This record gives sequence, structure tokens and C-alpha cells, in this order.
Amino acid sequence: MLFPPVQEQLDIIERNTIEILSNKEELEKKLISSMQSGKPLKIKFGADPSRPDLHLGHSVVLRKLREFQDLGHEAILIIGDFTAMIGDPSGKSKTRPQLSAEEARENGLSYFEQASKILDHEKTTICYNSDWLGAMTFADVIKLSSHYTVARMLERDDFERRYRAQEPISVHEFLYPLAQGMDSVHLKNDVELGGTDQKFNLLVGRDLQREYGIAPQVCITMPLLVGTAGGEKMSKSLGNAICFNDTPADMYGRVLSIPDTLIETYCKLLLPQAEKGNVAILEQIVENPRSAKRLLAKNIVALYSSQEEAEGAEIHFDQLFIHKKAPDNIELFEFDGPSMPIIDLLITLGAAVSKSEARRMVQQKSVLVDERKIEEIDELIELSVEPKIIRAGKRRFFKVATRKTF
RNA sequence: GGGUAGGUAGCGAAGUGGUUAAACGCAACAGACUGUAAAUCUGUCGACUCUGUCUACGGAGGUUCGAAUCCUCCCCUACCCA
Repeated sequence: MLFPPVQEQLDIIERNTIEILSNKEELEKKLISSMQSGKPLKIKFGADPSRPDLHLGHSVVLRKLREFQDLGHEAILIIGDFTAMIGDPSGKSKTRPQLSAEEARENGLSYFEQASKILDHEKTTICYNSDWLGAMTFADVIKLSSHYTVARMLERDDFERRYRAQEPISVHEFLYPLAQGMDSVHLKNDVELGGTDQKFNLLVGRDLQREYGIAPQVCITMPLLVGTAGGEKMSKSLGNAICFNDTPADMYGRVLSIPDTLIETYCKLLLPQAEKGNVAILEQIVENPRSAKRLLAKNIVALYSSQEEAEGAEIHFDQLFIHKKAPDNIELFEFDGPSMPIIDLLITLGAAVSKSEARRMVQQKSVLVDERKIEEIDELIELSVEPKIIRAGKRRFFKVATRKTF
């Protein structure tokens, strides 16, 4: 195995990181010894399969993992199916629905599939931590937990905050960092990646490896991506996320909605470092933030779909918001009857969840059928073979028609 | 086991016998505006057979003309004492 010179590797690895723990020299030593032995370093990244919708926030760390792959090192994606089966610790007292073994596996696969948009699919080792955690006995767990003290657990920001705020902390939550740490003990990995919020967990892994007589891992933390609204970190539950699986049009629009101040950050963290196009974006920011952002959005969309789809997304966007026209490719819904009350139609289409909501939409004059505003709540919409375009609000469109009879 | 403070709409949080489907904030939805799905402003925001009806304030009973508000029992959470 041939690796690029150590200094070159370090430069690439260090870019965009927040911290390298305990220090950069330790990483350098590992790189040197890997170079001498010809053995790639094992880079670990743990994935939580309870939330299988990957968003751009995840991509920051995945991209770093990809960089390690490109340098010739081994990327190991751990699906935390065992921990997911027990339930999520970070939520408050809300008991999250526990995943069954099958669901966890299924989500894990979906996670891997999505992550492959960034990782080198062929070169990624994927494993499930139930393989070793599930095999531990209660005695093993007791032994494991004896390696850590409560006081040290309470050092974790999250625990400390909740403890002070008198919010519940279950005992099993203390077991999570230990379980994650066991992954590192099992894998004997050299490096573990994570967001800055993972710092504590990463360090526990390092400590445990030492306790179990294994060379401690270097922990690399990556910045948490700020969500589309600015301010808070990107997260699905905050509704400020851009997901890998969003449609190109959706993704394009969401990128365009970020505050101008985030353009640079997004450009640096979300696009491959080597891209020439990045420079063009950065140059545009001051002069014309709008075009910088459009370029950024197009590049990001292209990463998750294709260049053509990215162009399409831009055209779609312009049509919808600049020219305020209905897009071309709207999903067609076919019905049997000759007509349907507008309220029922909105519900059937999924534009409203209840009749009250549908009624409200009509009252707020946000429903249009073929450009004509619906004024009456009980209006009957005539359906024919020729599709009609239903518009609910600014950006939801449906095409409805009568099913053809043969 | 004992004590204290709590459990209110998607979330946070007021209200402690009577115009209360329940202040306020966030989220969400809609409208205006905008390069933008941002920001700002405005409106909506339990359901339904919708100028009315029904269901709701941890659960079950009870007191009352009337209860989220008072009483009883139960369940749940945090902290303190043991």
C-alpha cells in the first residue's frame, strides 16, 4: 500500500477539524508507523441507525472519513444496531420506540446506502455492534462499568446540564458511552471520528482501549453544521435539515434559504476540498451572494443526485419562485368519480391531515385549481380525463384527473 | 420507606371554582414582502355533519348549578432524607 507523504496526509486530515485528541503528534506517529509497516490505519465512525435519514450535518464527518479512504486508510462504519435496540438515551424522559433487531438492521443498511453517496462504497467496512455487544454477559458489563466512575460520567456536558436542571438521567445512559467505547476495544481502531458533541464518547473509547491494553485511538472532532435557519445545529427534529434523500428540487431550495453568512461555511464543509468550483463560489460571496448561493446549491445537489438533476432543480426553482409558475413535473393523482369536494380532495392528496385543516387552507385563500382561487369551502371540483392542477399554498402542487376507463 | 416540588395542547410555559378550546413563547401552516423556502409584518394553529356540536388540562372516582382549578385513591418524574 502506497500512502502520500505524511505531511501531505496531515494537511488534508487536519483541514476543517475542530480538535485532534490528544494531539496532532500522536496522529503523526500513527501515520508514520502505518507508512513504515504498509498497513492502513483503521478509521472508525459510529452510525446511529435509529435515525436513518442522513442530512448534510452527517456529511461533514463522512467526508472526513472519505478523505481518509482516499489517502489509503481503512474506513469502518459501525452501525449501532445494538444500542438502537435498547432505545435512545439523549432524549429526555420520552421513551423512543425501541427498534427491533430487524428494523435496526434494515435502518443500518439504509444508512450505509445513503452514506455511500460520500464514502467509497467498495472500500468501506461495515459492521454491526450487536455482533460483539450482544455477546457480552452481564458479568462482562459489570466488569466494563467498573472501569469508569460516576463523577467522570458527569463530566459530560449533556449529563452535567441535565443533572443540574434536575432532568432524569437513566443509569443505562451511562452505559452508552461505555458501549460505544467497547466498539473501539473490539475493533482496535487507530482513529475515531465524530462531531464535537461526540467528544466525550470518543474519549471514553480511548480510555477503555488503554484499560484493555490496546493502543489508544486518536479522536478527531468535526464541527457541527449549522442548520438552514442559522443558529442551531442541523437536525431533523428541528426542521432545519437538508437530507441526502431530499428531492433535488427540495434540496436546491433549502440550500438557497440559508442565511448569506453561512455560504462560506457550507462551501468549505459540504463540498469536496479539491473542487475548483469552490473558489468561484467563495469569490462571488462578497460581490453577489445570490449567485454564490445558487452555485453552492447546484453543486451540493449535484453531489447527491446528478449534474443534470441539479440544473433541473435550478430551472424548477426559477420557474416556481421567480416566474411564479407551476413546475412541469407534478405527480398525477387519478380518481374514479366525476367530481370531488375540494375539502376531501385536499385530504386525499395529503395536502391536509384533517378537514379542519383543509377548510382553513381554503379560508386562507391558498388553494388554487388551475390558477383559479377557491373561495367556497363546499366547492365541488369537476374531474375529467384532462388533468387539473391543484395548488395548495406556495409550493405544493398536485395534478388530478379522472381515471381513464377502458 | 419518609418528605418536597411537579405532571396543562407538537414542545416550553401561564392559569388555582364561572365569557377558557385554555394567556404567552417556539415550532407548524397561510398571506404580504423579498434574489431566497431567509429576515420582517399579518393571520391561522383540537376535531367534526362548523354562526353550532363534541372531545380535552397524568388516570379513575367524588363535591358543586358549574372544576384544569376543591376532595379521595392511583400512576409517573425530579430532588432531599433514610
